[in-house]
Amino acid sequence: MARNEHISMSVVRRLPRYYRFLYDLKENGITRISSRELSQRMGLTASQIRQDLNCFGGFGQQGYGYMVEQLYEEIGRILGMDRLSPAVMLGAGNMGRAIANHMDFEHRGIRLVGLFDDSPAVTGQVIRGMTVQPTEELDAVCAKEHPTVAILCIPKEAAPDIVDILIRHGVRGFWNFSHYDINYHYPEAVVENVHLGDSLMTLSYQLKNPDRKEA
Amino acid sequence: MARNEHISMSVVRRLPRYYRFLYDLKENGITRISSRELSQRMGLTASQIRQDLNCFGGFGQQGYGYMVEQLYEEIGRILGMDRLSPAVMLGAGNMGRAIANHMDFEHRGIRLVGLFDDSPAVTGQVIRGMTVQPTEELDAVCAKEHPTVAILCIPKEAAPDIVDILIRHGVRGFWNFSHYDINYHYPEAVVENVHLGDSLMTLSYQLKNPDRKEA
DNA sequence: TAGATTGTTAATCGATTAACAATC
DNA sequence: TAGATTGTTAATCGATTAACAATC
Repeated sequence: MARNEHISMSVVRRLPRYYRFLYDLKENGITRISSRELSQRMGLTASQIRQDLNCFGGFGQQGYGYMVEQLYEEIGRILGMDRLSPAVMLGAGNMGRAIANHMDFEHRGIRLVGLFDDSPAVTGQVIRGMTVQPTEELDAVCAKEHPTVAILCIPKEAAPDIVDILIRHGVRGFWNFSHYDINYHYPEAVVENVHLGDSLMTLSYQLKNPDRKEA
Repeated sequence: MARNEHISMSVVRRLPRYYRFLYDLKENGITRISSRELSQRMGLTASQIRQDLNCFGGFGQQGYGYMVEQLYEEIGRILGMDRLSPAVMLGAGNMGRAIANHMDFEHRGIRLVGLFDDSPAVTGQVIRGMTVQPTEELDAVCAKEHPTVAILCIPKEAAPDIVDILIRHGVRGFWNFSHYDINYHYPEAVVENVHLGDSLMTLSYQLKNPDRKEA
């Protein structure tokens, strides 16, 4: 029931949040909800919620609201949580290991098929039942598993060569914790940059430049 | 030379990226740059760069461009990188440990003054020269160090109690890796939420819903 | 000076909010 | 039916881009 040709990224970035709130509602035994009630819980306007959902079709019922379970399932499908994309992780240092251990990949649309690292101190370690392999094995694993996603937890300097290999193996999506600008070099790639340092600096800014809102 | 009363978050969120690009330019011995040249490197419009920078004052020189080093310093000052905010980290599990090890806090405006965890398996561990303390010690450390920032790497369930303690001790900024909605309960708090799962789902969406841009 | 590039105003574009008719 | 709430169109708001006069 796709209504709009193009969904704006503003809308897309709100979907995972809807998905989380709906999950919680579901867990709390709430079976239906109005856009107004949901808007209050989420700190949005009811209008925005209705606009957002209507990008994908009419999931609600006039005079009644939305069925929580059904809406949760719909949004999951829209986000593609029902089909897992095979992914390789490059770099199993502090950050890579934390991500690999911490992230609930299977419920985020991802299936990890390989962990790689250059350092002999790290290769051979077992993380979540997977052995970290030396990066030389990347080619072979890609040829076998055909990953479409790569998770980059490597330093900026190591990224260009690795990304080049991955692109040639058909990887199209990058979850990028490195500071290498993938899209500059490969405009066709789909990239989600995670710049934790930027986020922390933004917090610092807000703290040190108090908005005189109530002036 | 603050021009605008209110700087929009759209602008603020671009500042750390400018800061990074300017740092790299500086490192590469480039001393001056025009908005056009910078726009090409960053994938923005020159117009936007000039608009952004002019929120804070005229840092450029007509007919000439911007001095890289000077602009870098200015943006650093705007972001508050020159004054470190004392911060405590709650939760030193996988994610907390990775963040603590990985993040260059001193260059992000933050000074870590304490690491806390509930689990006896974790307390006593030394991370970056700091010993992880049991959470019971939080009160004492807050009273002594007066942190203004907290980094939350704890599960959602543990967050309400911890946040309450922190708020009472005067913590105003939260770098929040948990899924607890701090602003809902404390609208006055400054919060940067890091929802890694949301980011990964957004990547998944983009991968599975290819934009027929060139249709 | 002439050429270049900023600072800044005006125009456009896109996202959010408001309003209300449709309808359950 | 009457009341409630959606789906959707219109109005508003804010952010980005374009244009150009100021000026180095």
